[in-house]
Amino acid sequence: MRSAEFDKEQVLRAAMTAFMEKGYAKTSMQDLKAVTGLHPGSIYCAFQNKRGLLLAALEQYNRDRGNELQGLFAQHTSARAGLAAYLTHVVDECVSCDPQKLCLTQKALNELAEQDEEAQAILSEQCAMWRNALCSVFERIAEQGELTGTRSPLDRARSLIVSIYGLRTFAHTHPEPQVMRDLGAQILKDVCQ
Amino acid sequence: MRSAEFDKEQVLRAAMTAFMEKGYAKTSMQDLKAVTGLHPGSIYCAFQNKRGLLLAALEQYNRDRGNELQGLFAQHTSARAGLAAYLTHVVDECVSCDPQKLCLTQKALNELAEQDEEAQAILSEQCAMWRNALCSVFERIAEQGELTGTRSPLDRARSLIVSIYGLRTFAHTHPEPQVMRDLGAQILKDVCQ
DNA sequence: GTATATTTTGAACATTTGTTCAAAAATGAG
DNA sequence: CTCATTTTTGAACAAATGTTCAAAATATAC
Repeated sequence: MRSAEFDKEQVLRAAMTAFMEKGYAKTSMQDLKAVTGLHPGSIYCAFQNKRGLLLAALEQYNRDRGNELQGLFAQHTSARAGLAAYLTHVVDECVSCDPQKLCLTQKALNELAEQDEEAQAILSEQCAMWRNALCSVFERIAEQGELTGTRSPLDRARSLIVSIYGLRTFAHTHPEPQVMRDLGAQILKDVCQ
Repeated sequence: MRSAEFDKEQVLRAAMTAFMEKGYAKTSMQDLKAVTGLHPGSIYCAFQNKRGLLLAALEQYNRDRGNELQGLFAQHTSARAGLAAYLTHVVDECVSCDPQKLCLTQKALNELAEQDEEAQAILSEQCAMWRNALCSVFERIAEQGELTGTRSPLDRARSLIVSIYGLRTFAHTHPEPQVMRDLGAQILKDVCQ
């Protein structure tokens, strides 16, 4: 027997950022070799092929983001304050223009959704998990009496996801940071109304 | 002298759909040859290279979409009714799952924005044109007294763009058509409020 | 310590990639 | 018709692509 030398999470995070910066198609095995420090054979031994590495990276990214979101909301007793902080966080990521702060799920959704059924299934499920998490948040906000209107938490969660996807795409046109912040504030208003 | 044999618009529309379906990186010159009916040399003679063909296709797509939008709004004397029809149209495109009804601007923005400065400049300008067109729409809606609240037409236009970008990305997870329609209806409400 | 099993290494592979080019064809001007 | 110019053709190119493989290295089990 012999166990792998490399740290799988570390390798997947390196691959993640490569895929985020260049997209899946334009990220070459050379890039992946350089970024992960693994030789081609090791990558194929551990992940089958380039696509396997992507799928594994997608799962890792989803885990990381899930933990990040949970940690952020744990810091606030007011669920609505947590949501505000979350939206601010998303806007800050958009404004930073740091390719490492893009969303791999969204990037993959746009690049591969209509091309790769298996990737699409994974991404759809991840999106559903995200929606459920946000749905719980709106349920908590409702319990705390911070919600106007009659929309269901599920509807609100979906609207919020749509808005965040939209924000990230819109950010690629490099609008002024204040514009992005205003958009974020408006989304918060609309979705809690 | 000798003029080109092919119809430039027709070639660009063929290239457009190829780029929309597969993305820029994954669309090969072979694909483009097959779709446009042009031999490699002709493409290079007319558009410099693959990237030149993309940039030309982006411009053509923008012209086509601009005309489409103008035509749609011309059918309605009530600007708000026009906006409702427009949103319904966008949702229908999303629901159809037809790769030919994707938005090339959005696809390119997601794939190339952080990679190709020139493409990004073109796309940012096209996005600004779209924003201005929608801004005019909101001004007309305001004149017709169909707007609640105090938000400026420009802010509303930006929010609408964000929402439409988001809708198109969200659609890749294949939600039920009714969900998409509800999201569209909610966006219309929020943005006119 | 030896044997076994698995990973690592890195060169090599066949394809596919975007691009070029020279010859042939065809257009329009005079 | 003739000339000049430009496009079309399609084979060919070098470079880069994802992948494979056999040998070497090394960790674990006994």
